[in-house]
Amino acid sequence: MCYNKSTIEKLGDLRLQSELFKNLRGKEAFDGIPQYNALRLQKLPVIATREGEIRAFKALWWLIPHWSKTGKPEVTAFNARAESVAGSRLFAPYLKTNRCLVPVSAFFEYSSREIVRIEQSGKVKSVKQPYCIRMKDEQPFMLAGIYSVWINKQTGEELPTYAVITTTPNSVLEPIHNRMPVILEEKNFERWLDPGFGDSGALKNLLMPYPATKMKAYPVSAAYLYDRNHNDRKCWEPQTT
DNA sequence: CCAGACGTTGTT
DNA sequence: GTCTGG
DNA sequence: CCAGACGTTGTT
DNA sequence: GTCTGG
Repeated sequence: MCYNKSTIEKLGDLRLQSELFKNLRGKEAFDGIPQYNALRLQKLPVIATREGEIRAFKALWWLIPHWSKTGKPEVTAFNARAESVAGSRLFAPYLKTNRCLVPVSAFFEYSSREIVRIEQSGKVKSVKQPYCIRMKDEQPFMLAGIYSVWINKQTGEELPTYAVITTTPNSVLEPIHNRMPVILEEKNFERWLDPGFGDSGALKNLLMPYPATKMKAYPVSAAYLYDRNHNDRKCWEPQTT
């Protein structure tokens, strides 16, 4: 989960937990989606409770702490490990009060297995085999995130940023990669979005690998995904060759 | 005390 | 131009 | 993604 | 901002 994921395709895909998202504010955060090849340091829609309301807003995929002097990514904080997040000087305050949902339809992992590509020049280059990971029913799902809001003291502007929590792989991911993002069960969305819920033990129990039985993974074209200009549904297409 | 870190993954 | 680091 | 480096010898 | 290491 360190490089790319796909946002949901359209707002209507957020059928999940209709009660919870019925009065979702900030729907304009979903303008500009889908991003099929969404990378770190892009602004992508997330959902959190702010000022007592569940709302969507765009946030930079790389957590910049509120105390940052520069507002730039100076600490590696696009992912946070579930095993250590609660005790982290950097992340713990956000886990306590600033949890968010990151709506996606797919994410990609690069297998340690290398594939060899022969360039036009005849140069031999080895690259990692990417896999597309989705739900078997192809429905969107929610990654567990924590967010920060950095405020530019000069202009007063807000810069929301976030990190995705990672955990150990389930049996679908295990052959591909040694980490995977935390995917939240629908029944836990409400608790995750409740800023008043501070029981770190109970929160930690939510940060478990998602059931492998609901997920699938298949190889996709490395040549296609590697090109950052490629941003369409073909990113999800199973590799044919 | 003060300076410096605070973090993650695996390299498009 | 292309890769690296944040 | 974007900003910044891209390097070596030899030592303040 | 808050903790750690020197």
